[in-house]
Amino acid sequence: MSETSSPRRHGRADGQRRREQILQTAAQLATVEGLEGLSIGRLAEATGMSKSGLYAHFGSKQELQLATIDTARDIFIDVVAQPAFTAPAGIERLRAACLRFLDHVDQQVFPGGCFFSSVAAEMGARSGDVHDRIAREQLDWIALLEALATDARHRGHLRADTDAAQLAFELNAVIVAANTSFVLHGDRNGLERARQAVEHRLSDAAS
Amino acid sequence: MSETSSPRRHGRADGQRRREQILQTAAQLATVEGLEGLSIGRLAEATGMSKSGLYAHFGSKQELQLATIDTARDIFIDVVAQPAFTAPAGIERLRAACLRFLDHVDQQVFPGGCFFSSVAAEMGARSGDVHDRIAREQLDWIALLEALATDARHRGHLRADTDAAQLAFELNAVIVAANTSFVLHGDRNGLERARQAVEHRLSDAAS
DNA sequence: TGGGTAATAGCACGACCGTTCGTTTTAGAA
DNA sequence: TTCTAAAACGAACGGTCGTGCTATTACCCA
Repeated sequence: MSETSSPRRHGRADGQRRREQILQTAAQLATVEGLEGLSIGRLAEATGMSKSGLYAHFGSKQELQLATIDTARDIFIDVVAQPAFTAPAGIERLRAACLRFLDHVDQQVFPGGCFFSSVAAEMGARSGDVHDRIAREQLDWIALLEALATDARHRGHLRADTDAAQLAFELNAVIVAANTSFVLHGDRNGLERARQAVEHRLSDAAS
Repeated sequence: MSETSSPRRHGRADGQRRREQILQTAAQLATVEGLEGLSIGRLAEATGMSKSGLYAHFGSKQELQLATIDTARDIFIDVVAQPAFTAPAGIERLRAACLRFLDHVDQQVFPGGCFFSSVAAEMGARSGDVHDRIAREQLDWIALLEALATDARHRGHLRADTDAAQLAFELNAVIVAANTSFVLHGDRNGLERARQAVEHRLSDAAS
């Protein structure tokens, strides 16, 4: 809602800008404090606003959480998914998706590593709209990997008997494990192991 | 400290029992609420105690968190690591470690899945004693898998050029991914995919 | 130039947080 | 039976949580 249907909106220096700026900060903070641990007060302090002024942008903490997830999704698409599509269709695009993921961890696009890995672990055993949204995003990401794998198979880059869903599961497993290792221990060994594993798994499935 | 060095016991019906009972509940709850989200009040309610009565067992929240980690570690060793050692040394023991891990997720030994996966994601981007303890436990687990892989290689069950550390990384990756998937979506597909991946990866490395 | 209104701030609320303290209960030692 | 000390409790603390309500600012448009 609140879509910019009319060309000129809101009163003064466009509060939508402010809102997006808040959400950018929220997405960063959530990977460290968690979506639940991220408090209005701390977020207000981080953005230099008052609690109530910030709160008025959302109306409830849950709406803030959901909007933060949307923002994190946009960032993820920008720095991981979209760039992968600059690679040639087929196995190279599948590989690019994995490598871009590892890069976005390496470059610390989020201070606490992959937003969705972090938040999925936090919300996994809970219930409600936030959990459901996270679960759906995670399914979408796996589905993207699987679609890329299927495409690669159709193009003859992978063996015809390749199980695309299984391959997607395993590729996601190693890159997420690298994320966890990087965040927890601060060294890049896991990232290199993941690159190795991706390469090995892809060449294993190649015809 | 407070080791039972002298024969004389504590005051009355041994409060150590109570303490362990509290910690069992804490370990369960922490996989759902998180180690930070787990509050003294909620834990007191779950154990049927008063806040202050429970608090007296630990003295600070951090000590409670560290004690909870110790308890979770004991449980993990009991239901995953130790049982794996009933399998014959070598590749079968390595496989057993992975399968026992998947079983303990499947049987919901903890309501929120693997304790350490859950807590590692939460504390990964933080600092302090709790983070350090979690990081060390995670390294110990990977080291165990690597030691089992090395042993399997020495016994000729795996090819001589097998990279044990890389194999341990990849095996851990798929079983942890299965845990995440099971907790987040509640279905067993990921567990089956992980069993498949473990089998495939082991036979791939077998001579 | 003077409303109209979106954006923000100030303030206060009830609830819960971790923590402390003094008191009561209770089991075993004397 | 009395004494002692561990174990648990109840109440309260300062602080922060999410959340409202009211006022004030600052821009856009007429």
